[in-house]
Amino acid sequence: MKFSKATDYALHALMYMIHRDGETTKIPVQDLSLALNVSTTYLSKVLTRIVKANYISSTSGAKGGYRLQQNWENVSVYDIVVAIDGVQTLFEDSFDHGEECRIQATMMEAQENLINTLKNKKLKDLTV
Amino acid sequence: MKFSKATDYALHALMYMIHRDGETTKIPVQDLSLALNVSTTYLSKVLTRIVKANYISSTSGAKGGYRLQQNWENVSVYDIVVAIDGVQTLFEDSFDHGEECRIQATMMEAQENLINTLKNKKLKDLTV
DNA sequence: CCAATTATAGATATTATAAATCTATTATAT
DNA sequence: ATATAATAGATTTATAATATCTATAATTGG
Ligand code: SF4
Ligand code: SF4
Repeated sequence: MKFSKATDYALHALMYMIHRDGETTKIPVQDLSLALNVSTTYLSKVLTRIVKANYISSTSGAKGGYRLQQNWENVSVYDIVVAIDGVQTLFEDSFDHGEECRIQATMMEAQENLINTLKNKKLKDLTV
Repeated sequence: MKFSKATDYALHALMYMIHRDGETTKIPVQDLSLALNVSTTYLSKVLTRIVKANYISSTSGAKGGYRLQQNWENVSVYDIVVAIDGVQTLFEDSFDHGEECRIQATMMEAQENLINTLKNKKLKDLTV
C-alpha cells in the first residue's frame, strides 16, 4: 500500500522541468539527476516510461534531453502513476467468490476514490 | 500500492466467524485454516494481531479457539488493515520540502479519501 | 497429575518485487 | 569524427511479504 519511489522521482522530475522552462527547453537527465540526487541511469530508465506514455519527449545526442509536451498541463498525477507502475489493483482477492461480494466491493470502492482523487489532480494543479 | 494478503486472510477469517456463529462459539484456527486454505501457523500469526488489537479474543487449550468480541459490528475494515499492517503511508516523500508542497498534499488527500472509505465500512456492512 | 488440544513466540527460510547499477548500443549536434 | 545524450538488456542489491518450523505456554477433561 505504497507508491513506488520511481513514481516519486518521476513526479519530481516533472515538477523540476515545469519550473525550469516550461515546454521550451530540453533538459538532460544529468541536470535532473543532480537536482533530485538520483543516479542518471536509473532516473533515465524511469523517465523513459514517461516518454513512452507520451507525456514528455526525448532527443538523443548532444544538446538533447527531455522536454515537456504541449499537453503537459492536462496530465494527471494518476497518469504518471500508471505510466510508471502500470494499472495497479489495491486488493488482490485470494479467493474470489464473485461480483456480489462485499469485501471485494469495499476494496474496489476505496480504490476508485483513491484513483479519482489522483485523476482530478493535473500537473498544473501542483504548481499553484 | 497493494493491501497485504494477511489483511485479506484476516478479513475473510472474520467473515467466516461472523457467518458461523456470531460471537457465541470459539473457533479453532484449524477450522478457519481449512475454510480459507491457508496454513494454520500463518493464519494463527495473523489472527494474533487481531487479538492484540482486541477485536477478537482467544483461548488456548482444548476447546479453545478464536471468538468475536461483543463490539465486532462496529469494527471497520480500516481497523483491520491497521491491526495487520500498521498505519501505512501511501506516499514516502524521498525529499520532503515541507508542508506546503503540492505533491505531498495531493498524495495525502488521496490517502485520506482511501482511509475514510475504509473507516466508514464496518464489518457489519460486509455481511449485508 | 497426565494427555490431548490449542494459541503464541521467535527464529528462520522462501519468494517476490522494487531499486539500482553496469555495459553496450543508438542517435544527434558540431 | 568526436563528444554528448537517451535507450535497452542484463544483472545485482536491497527490502519486504509470505510462509514454515520449533519450542513453549495455557486449558480442558479424565
Ligand atoms: S468473500 Fe469476497 S473477497 Fe472473499 S473470496 Fe469471496 S469474493 Fe473474494
Ligand atoms: S516537492 Fe514536495 S513532494 Fe517533492 S520533495 Fe519537496 S516537499 Fe516533497
